Amino acid sequence: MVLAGQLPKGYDFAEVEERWRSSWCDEDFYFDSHSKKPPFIIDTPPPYPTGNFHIGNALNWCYIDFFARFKRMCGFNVMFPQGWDCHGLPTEVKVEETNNITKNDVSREEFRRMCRELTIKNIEQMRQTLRAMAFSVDWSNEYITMHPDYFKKTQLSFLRMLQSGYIYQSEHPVNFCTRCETAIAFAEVAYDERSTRLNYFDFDGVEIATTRPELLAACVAVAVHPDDQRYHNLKGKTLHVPIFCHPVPVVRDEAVDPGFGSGAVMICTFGDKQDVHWWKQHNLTLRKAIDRRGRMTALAQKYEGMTTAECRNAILADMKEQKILKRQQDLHQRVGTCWRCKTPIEILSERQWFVKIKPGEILDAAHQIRWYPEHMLRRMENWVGQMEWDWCISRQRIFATPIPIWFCRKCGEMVVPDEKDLPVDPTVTKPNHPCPSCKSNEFTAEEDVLDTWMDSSISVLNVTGWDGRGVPRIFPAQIRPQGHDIIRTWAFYTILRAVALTGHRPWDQILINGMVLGEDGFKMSKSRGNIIVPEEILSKYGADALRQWAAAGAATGSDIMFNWNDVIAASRFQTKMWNIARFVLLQLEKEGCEKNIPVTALADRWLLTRLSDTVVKVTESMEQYQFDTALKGIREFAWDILADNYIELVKGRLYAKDASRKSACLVLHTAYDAICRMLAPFIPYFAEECYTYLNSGSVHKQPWVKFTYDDPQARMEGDILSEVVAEVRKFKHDSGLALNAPLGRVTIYTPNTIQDEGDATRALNADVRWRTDTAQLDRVITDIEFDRSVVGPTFRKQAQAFMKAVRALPIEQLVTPPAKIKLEGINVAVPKNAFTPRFSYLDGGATVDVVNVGDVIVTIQRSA
RNA sequence: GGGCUCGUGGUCUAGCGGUAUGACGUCGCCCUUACACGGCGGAGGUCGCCGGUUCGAAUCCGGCCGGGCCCA
Repeated sequence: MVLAGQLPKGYDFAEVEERWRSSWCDEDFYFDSHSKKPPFIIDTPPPYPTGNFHIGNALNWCYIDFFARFKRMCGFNVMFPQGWDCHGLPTEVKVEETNNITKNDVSREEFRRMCRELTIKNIEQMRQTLRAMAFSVDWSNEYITMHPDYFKKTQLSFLRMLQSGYIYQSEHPVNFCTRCETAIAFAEVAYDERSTRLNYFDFDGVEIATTRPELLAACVAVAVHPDDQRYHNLKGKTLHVPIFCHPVPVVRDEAVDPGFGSGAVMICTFGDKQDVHWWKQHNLTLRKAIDRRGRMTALAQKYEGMTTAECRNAILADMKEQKILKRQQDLHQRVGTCWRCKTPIEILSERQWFVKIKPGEILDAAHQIRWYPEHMLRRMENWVGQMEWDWCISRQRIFATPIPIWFCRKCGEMVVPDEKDLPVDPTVTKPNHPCPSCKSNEFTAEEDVLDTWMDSSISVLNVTGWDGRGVPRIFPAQIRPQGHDIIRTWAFYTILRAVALTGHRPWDQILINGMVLGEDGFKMSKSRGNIIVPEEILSKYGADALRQWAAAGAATGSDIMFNWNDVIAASRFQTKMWNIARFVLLQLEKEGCEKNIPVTALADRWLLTRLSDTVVKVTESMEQYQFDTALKGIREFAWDILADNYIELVKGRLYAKDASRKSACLVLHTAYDAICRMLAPFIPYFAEECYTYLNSGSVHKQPWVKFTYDDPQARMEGDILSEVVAEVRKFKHDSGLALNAPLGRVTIYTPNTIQDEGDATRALNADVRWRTDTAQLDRVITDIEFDRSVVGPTFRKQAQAFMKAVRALPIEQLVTPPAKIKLEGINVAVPKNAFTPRFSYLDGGATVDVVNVGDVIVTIQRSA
């Protein structure tokens, strides 16, 4: 046991954090599947293993850790799993870059091995940061989506949804990234501002405006608005596409904007989503002019093999030369791009695999989930409400979960593996039975792989132990914590999959965190140079300071600007709290602390009421995930109430050998213990360090504070005591006296009989007398304070008139209010506590100063 | 263009029907046996603008201006 006097003067976060990190055990945070405690399962977002755990992740994980630790202390059996969402393009690209190869230079299996290796390396780096930040992760429930034991569940979920009709394959227009050479889902389309040109030319004398002349070969119709007078005569006609000369019909559609361009648009397969719409609506033919690599097809005749950009330039040049192009106009537009590589997407018609979207059942489940903050549910509703196409889940990539399907070469039948054989890679193994339809043994493997969201959208099923047989015992999870940027993706897909596979909502609650903005208020980005990495904060101020920033930097759910000031303020709070700890421990050490004595002194009872209030407030805030309110409440209690008011008030008693010293010691012990427990979820290292000097055992194994103390009289009289002492200190300050200078005689006039055990006397270094009689002083009324929450509801429209009438009353009636007052000629009752006169006092003798503290009058006679 | 969200002292931030919270910065005083990484105090705001509802609006409603996010 270290003696308090030997504690280091300053708090050395680096030493403390390192020491505890190396002594805590992972086992302490394991979920106990045999426990009788109520479960609290967290569906932690599995990050993409980039190798860097960024500050946005840090904010998200801080929230998770705050409530994970809180719930454990409240007696829940908490599961805080950690997953890694491994598959995907960025890793493939990184592997190609670092090895200076393309995916086609090595075998599929070799390429996958390289990706797995890189991923494992990155995961290990990110684990280090997670541990440094003291996140109480359950490492026994870690999952890695690229591992066979995980992706076999992805494949199982695929087969189940195939059986139940949720998954189908068909040829349908899809968003396609020609750089990545793969289909992508709508959720993966980002939008970029670009400037382009609108080109005007004629189709048989009808002027058309388009931004994409390279799609001329894919033109299948011309559309005009049915009410457009200019094109009335075109009804039922056929026009010829310039350069390519193939005939296309004219269709009439309300969706055409007559004010845009020439009011006539060409429909191509496919320029944009609207084209798909029209193509379906009017039953048009399909002309594929662009291939998967973004090159022009044979349909483009002499332009075949060109990229779309080359083709556009070539066609425009030819049009100029042949005097087809009439004019060009600059245009700003937003183009859909691949969210991974920013390449503009093409819409291509492809045979792909799809998941059916049933908006109704997704919305039902979304409404059964409690959203924090509530308004984030609207984002889900909006997204679901405007879904038009099904979710394309097949990808033409390598590093991903294989689609477990073969096709019979003889009869074309789709062949699925037995569930017991999962996981399978159909390109490596064959089905272990012949084709069920024609008994052939010749198969073609499905080479497409699954979208990464197919892996990550079953995270909740994985952690709750789904095995394809019904609903897991601990399903649904209690909470999903995540950022608002992925509501339309991860949250959406997870709800869809949970409903499709179990028929239930995936979680009881969802907690949305905001985005972290740079110090300049903008989204952090390399180009802006405003990126702050967690490691920088960790090395300068430690994990606990960073965690406090996450808690108190903004209200839960709102975007949060990174701010060094908040980190510095957090670290100062730790210094302050450390000094409070040293002081308390020093006092407790002197004569020990007796736990079973009555707390009698007014200041002591007062502090316990304030502690009790704080516990209620902090507990409620934690339950509502309002971490800022909770942490601020603890800080305010520790710093303002305990240190600046209470300790200053009882210092004298603690230094003396007063009989009530023990009462103060017990109160200090109680408050210190409670503060450590309340701080434990927020700043685990600091709380643990402080707690071990007070009690044996880890603070993280203690129950949450349940302390209650009700004593309205102590609260009221203690408020008077602390306020009077504060006001007289201010008086000393204003009079140029040192705060501990002797003051002479202080007389306090208050109707309450206050026994303060001499605390005020010692705190003020004055001869303090409490009196219940009225001060014999000349007084004048300087103001009348109205309680508008009394006056307003009572008088409504007459409130102003009432206040005017009161101001006109003579002094004695202001002191003792009359029962009735005349308003507009009518006598009305004067409500209780409607107003209070504010006095100022004229000192009778030159030696007396007067201080007002609410209704309490304090006279000060400087030399006793 | 639509939906959601925000606009509070120099900066950031809480509050979201009863007259504005805290932090940082700034200025003054104080080295009082836990802490000068501290204490005490001061200055600084017509709570984006304009209307409305109300006895009373930063807070509710409508419009406008400006930022952010998501989406056409």
